Amino acid sequence: MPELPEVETIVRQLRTKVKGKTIVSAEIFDMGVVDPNIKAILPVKILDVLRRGKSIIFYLNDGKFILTHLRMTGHFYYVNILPNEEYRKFMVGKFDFSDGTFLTHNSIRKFGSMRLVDKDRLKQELDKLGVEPLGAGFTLNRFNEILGKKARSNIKTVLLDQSQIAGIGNIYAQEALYFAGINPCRKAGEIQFEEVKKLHLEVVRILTAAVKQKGSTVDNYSNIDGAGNYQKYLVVYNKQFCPKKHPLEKINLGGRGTSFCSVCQR
DNA sequence: ACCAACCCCTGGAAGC
DNA sequence: TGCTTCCAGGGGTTGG
Repeated sequence: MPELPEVETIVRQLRTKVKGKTIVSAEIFDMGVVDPNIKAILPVKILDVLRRGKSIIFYLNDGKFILTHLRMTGHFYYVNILPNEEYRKFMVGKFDFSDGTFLTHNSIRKFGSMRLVDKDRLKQELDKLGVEPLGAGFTLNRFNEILGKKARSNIKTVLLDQSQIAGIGNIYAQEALYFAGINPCRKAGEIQFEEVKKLHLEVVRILTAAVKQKGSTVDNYSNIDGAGNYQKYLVVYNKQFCPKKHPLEKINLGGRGTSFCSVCQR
């Protein structure tokens, strides 16, 4: 499932592949995922591709934007032939460029979205998102303020709250909490300042390292050019034992599976 | 105002 | 073996 490092990787690849290209035609196979209004504005040129949180934003030359979210199973493929039946099966949209290449959006669970929005709507949507964890705004003080504001929620749910911090998903939240030695069930307000410091550091360190490795490939995530490498460094997500060989606990927190080590995380 | 629960969807694993 | 049930999860929505 693409989180910040995976989405950042995809955006960088999209920028090298489709920036400056003109979409001349499109086929939409699932209107629940891909906004059919996109067809009405063609041909349109992609001026740039940017990321905000886990969202991908295509900047178009007509002043509009395609606001995209891949959710868990969304993929982009940039190709010049349609590979096979299995590939077509989950294709929700296909965008043809003037040079004969095309971009497809494939999604097994069809939870994602590509919506055509104007400038005001884009701003309105992006304003709902919290601070970028790899941006200059994510200072220790800012993080501490967020935890104070969400004092009664458990710490893991706060890390996943996109309106507070935009980009952390279930994998990296669990990893950061392990490395910071913090039990995911603890209330945000009860975390001591020294621990907040540690967690802040780990969030930034892990996300930065994961971006460098082009994200993690677990289940069916892949970036445009293939798999990421950060899964090699994951220590609790989907694991049975922590690095110190303690058996991990598996609980449900905020509707999400959560693995943690009751020995290493207090 | 805030938080928990539910829902969308499908494949794969687990259970009977 | 083959069916049914359950689980995975981001975020929007609903209900308490």
